[in-house]
Order: sequence, then structure tokens, then C-alpha cells
Amino acid sequence: MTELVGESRQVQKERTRQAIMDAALALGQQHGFAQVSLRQVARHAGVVPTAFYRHFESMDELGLALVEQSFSTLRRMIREAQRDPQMFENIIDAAAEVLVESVKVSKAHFAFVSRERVGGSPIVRRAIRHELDLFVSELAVVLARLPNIESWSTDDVQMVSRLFVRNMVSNAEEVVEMPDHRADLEERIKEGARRQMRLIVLGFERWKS
Amino acid sequence: MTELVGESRQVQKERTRQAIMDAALALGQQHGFAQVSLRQVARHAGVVPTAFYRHFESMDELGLALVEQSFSTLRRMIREAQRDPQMFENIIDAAAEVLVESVKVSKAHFAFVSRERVGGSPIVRRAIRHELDLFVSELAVVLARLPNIESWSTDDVQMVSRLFVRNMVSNAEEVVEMPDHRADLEERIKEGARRQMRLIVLGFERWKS
DNA sequence: GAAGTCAGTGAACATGCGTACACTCAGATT
DNA sequence: AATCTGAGTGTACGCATGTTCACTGACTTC
Repeated sequence: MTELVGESRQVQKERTRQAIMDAALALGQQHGFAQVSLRQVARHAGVVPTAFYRHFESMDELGLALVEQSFSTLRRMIREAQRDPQMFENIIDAAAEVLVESVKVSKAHFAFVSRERVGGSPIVRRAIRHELDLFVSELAVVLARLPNIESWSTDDVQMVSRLFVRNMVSNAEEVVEMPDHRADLEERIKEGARRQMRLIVLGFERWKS
Repeated sequence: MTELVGESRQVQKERTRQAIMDAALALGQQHGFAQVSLRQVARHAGVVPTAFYRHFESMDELGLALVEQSFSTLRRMIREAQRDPQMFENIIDAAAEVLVESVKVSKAHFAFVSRERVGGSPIVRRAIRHELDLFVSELAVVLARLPNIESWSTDDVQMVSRLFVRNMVSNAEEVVEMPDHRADLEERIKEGARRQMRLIVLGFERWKS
């Protein structure tokens, strides 16, 4: 029993912790996480300022937790997308689709990452850069197995992987900035992303040949 | 005489104004302009907080002035670079060189733009986006005259122009983040930029053909 | 040389901040 | 049933902030 009934308290604590993280994400949408105060977060989470410390040592630690949560969300989405059969039929169209839809679903997380990547505290910034670097390396492994690319040098593959991730980040930024319910703008961004990827892929085929 | 001698006062005012802008730029390097306070700026500029209001109505107005100054610096650099004969021999190598060197020279301005582009106040952010959009259009005009591109649709040219500007922004961000006096890193960024541009140009040649 | 202008001063204010501390009292442990 | 634990409370503090107001005095204008 000691372990089974002993849940309710942990569960409540976890709920509050998540409320704090959600509050930070929501408040950050307006002016950026870096300018949100501890008191604002606590207020919005329906908790007294001092209670914040039961969950995070500082705002920086909250920021790091948000980085972690954001990237795990992103990775989960990509993993799910890879199971989609459409992905293998037309990889470019599918990637553009997945990108825009994923960002729309977890706008707050993407907004957090894209803003704090450059505007956040040094600690949060470093964490995001590290995650993005990991991402580039992961994508490089996938790319290295594609035709046209398998003979490239490691450096070249990394470079092209960076190019893709960069464009992914930029496109995500655009979707984040996009006003809600504007299907026309959304389609425009998707179309732009498709064209950019197609152009880069065309470059692949002739690289150093 | 009324106009000739009446300079010293304006000149002094202009000097203070510039001191305030320099202070904001310097302080912003650490944690981003958006989190710099009016009092910090005034202190760093060697002036009492209230004197700030003689030059700017608010921090947002200061931000807009910095956006303007940053982009006029950037445009001047590009104009000068276009006079360089090397530019016409190998446009890609020259562009990579100019990019890295320009950013190094006015690091503070580029850092300001790249951070506040996403992290700043809505007003400053909008101003930067507008300037960057102008930039994309300007570059599109130049690109439209290149071989391989002259037959493209306007939309396609805009798209490829966005691709270039995006990469310029990303590379500038990297140079800004780069520690000083690291010639190796610098060369690495330049080489990365060259490869990316070459890859994109290769795509040009086969686009829709 | 008198009068006026206005960049910069200095004191004062209300407000919001991060954090320390002693507390309560539901829920877990014994 | 008695005890303990720790998530959340409430008060209090010193400090930095944006903005106000009346001011000074060098430089410009007349």
C-alpha cells in the first residue's frame, strides 16, 4: 500500500508543476519568456510566489525544463510522422505538411524555442543550441543513407543537414508569427517550404559531379 | 550667424543621443535589448534617467532608432562591397567573405537585429521584419537578372531570395555568437556559407527544367 | 548685454520584483 | 490514532524600475 496510495500527493505536485510550465509558456507568447517574472508565472498558475520554489530553483531552471519538454514534443511528432505511409511516397510534401501542422498544434513550445534560441538567458540559449545541434546530427544520419548523398563526405552531409534544420527553424518561426485561422497564409508557407526543399534537393544531384 | 554658430548645442545633443544608442547596444549584447532598462541605458551613457526623455519618448522608440541605424549600416556595407572587383570574379566566395567581415566589424548591430528579430517587443520585431522583407525584395531584383533565373516566375525568384536572406541571417547569428579571435571558427563559418550557397546555385540550374 | 531656450539635474513617488521566514494543515507513514 | 512531511500560504524586506516635477545654467537669440 505504501506505494500505491502514495500517489495523490505526487500527482497534485506534478499538476502544479505543469501549471507553472504552462503559465510560463502562455505568458512568454506575448513578450518572450526572458521578460516574464517569477511572480507573473506564479500568479498565472494560481499559486503564491514562494510556492514556485517547491518546483524550480530559479527561472533559468524552469527555462531548461521547458527546453526539454519542447524538444521531446518535437521528437515525438517526427517519430509519429515517420510512420505515416505518405512520408515515403512524397517526402517533401509530407515534410512541409508535418512541419506546419506540428507547429500549429504546439505553437507555444515552438514559439518558446524560436524566441529563446537567440533572445533568452545564456543558459537557456546554450541548451537550445545543444538540442538543435543534436538534431542536425540526427538528420545527417538519415540523409547520409539517401541516394546521391551516400558518397558525400561527412562534412558535406552535416552542412546540408544544417541547411535543412535552419530552414525548418525559419519556417517554424513564420508559422508561429502567423495569425490564427489564416488558411491562405498557411498554404503559402507550406508552398514556400516545399519549393525551398525541392531546390535544395535539386542541388544534391549535381553536387561535386 | 544665427545658423552657423548655433551648432555646438545640436552637436552636443547628437553626441548624447549617440551615447545612449551605443549604451543600449552594448548592454543588449549581454542579455538582449528587450531586458535592458531605461535606467541602465542612462547610467551607461553617463546621463541621469530623466535626460533620456529629451531624446526618446520610450525604449521602443530607442529600439526603432537602432533598427534604422543597423540596417543603414548594413546597406552601406553591401553597397561598398559591390564596388569590389573581386565580387564579380567569384560572387560566392566574395559574398561569404563580406558577410563574415561585415558582421565582425559591426557585431553589436547585427547582434541587436538577430536577437530582437524574434525576441524583442512587438513594435521592434515588426520593424525588423519589415526591413528584412525589403531586403528580400531588393535581392530578388538583383537575382532576377542572373542567367538561369531570368525566365523564372516572380514567386520563384522571391522564394529563392528569401532562402538566401535566411541563410545570411543564420550565418550572421553564428558569427555573432562566435568567440572573438577564433580564426578557425571564422573560417569554418565562411566555408559553410560558401558550400550552402554553391548548393543552392546548383539547384538554380536545374529548376523546373 | 538682457531674455529665452532647453539639455541635463536631483529628489520623490508608486509599483513590481526576488527572496527569507515562520506558518498551516492535508495526506503519507508508522 | 499519533506522528511526520512537505506543498502551498502570508507577511515582510530591501531594491530597481518608469515617470513626475521643479530646478539650473550654458548656449542661442534678439
